[in-house]
Amino acid sequence: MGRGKVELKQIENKIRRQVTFSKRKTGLKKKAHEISLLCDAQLAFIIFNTTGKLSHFSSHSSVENILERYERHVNALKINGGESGSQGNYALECLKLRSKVEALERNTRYGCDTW
Amino acid sequence: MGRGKVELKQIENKIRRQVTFSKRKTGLKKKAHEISLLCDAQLAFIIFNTTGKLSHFSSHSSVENILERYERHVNALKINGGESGSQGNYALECLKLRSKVEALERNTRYGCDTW
DNA sequence: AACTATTTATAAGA
DNA sequence: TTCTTATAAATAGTT
Repeated sequence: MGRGKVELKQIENKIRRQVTFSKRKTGLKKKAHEISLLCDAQLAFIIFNTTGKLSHFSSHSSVENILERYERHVNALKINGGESGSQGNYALECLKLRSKVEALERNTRYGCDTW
Repeated sequence: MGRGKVELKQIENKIRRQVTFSKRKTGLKKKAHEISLLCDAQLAFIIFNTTGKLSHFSSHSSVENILERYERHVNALKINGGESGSQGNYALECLKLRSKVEALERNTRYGCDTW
């Protein structure tokens, strides 16, 4: 939409790319908000720009809550064999992961931001 | 857009709500794809409809990878603040631990989308 | 699933 | 960056 038709390829000019990113991110956020409201949907949206800067948006609860719901969903599908609750599996995986992290522990640092 | 202006409130009629959801979800996916391509952005989008059905979309790598990248960001922030994680929530802890492991191991794969 | 009348989003330009 | 405006695009209501 706009003065010209857009070609679907990376915008070379850095300034233009950033401006477009900013505008479209705003549009995306608006659309996300609308669909969640109009259609009673729950959503989370995470986006990293070309420099790694993070923006995120979620409808009702926090992004974390929705990601958690997502993880539960995916996990349930994987288990989907009539096994006991996913809690037990998470607990088990947590044990394994904790030891793994302990073994790998190291410093990691990233930038930050919120929409 | 369309024959009439939309009021930002839940669409009462179930059929209309579902149709609108379907149309807008498609539009959202398209927009998400475009911004990722045009602006070299990496994104993940998760949405549950009114009945709890999950749809998700991600640009480059899998949704999981992007969520992990997200968690890394958030973890970095929390570590800076000295706050400890949530208690007794295995699903969330797993997500965080996985991202931590991911961050430590440095791993990348491609291909995704389950809309 | 298609079709349009309209509303929206937005690419350029200022 | 913020506003404006010409146009492209999305989509609500309809068939």
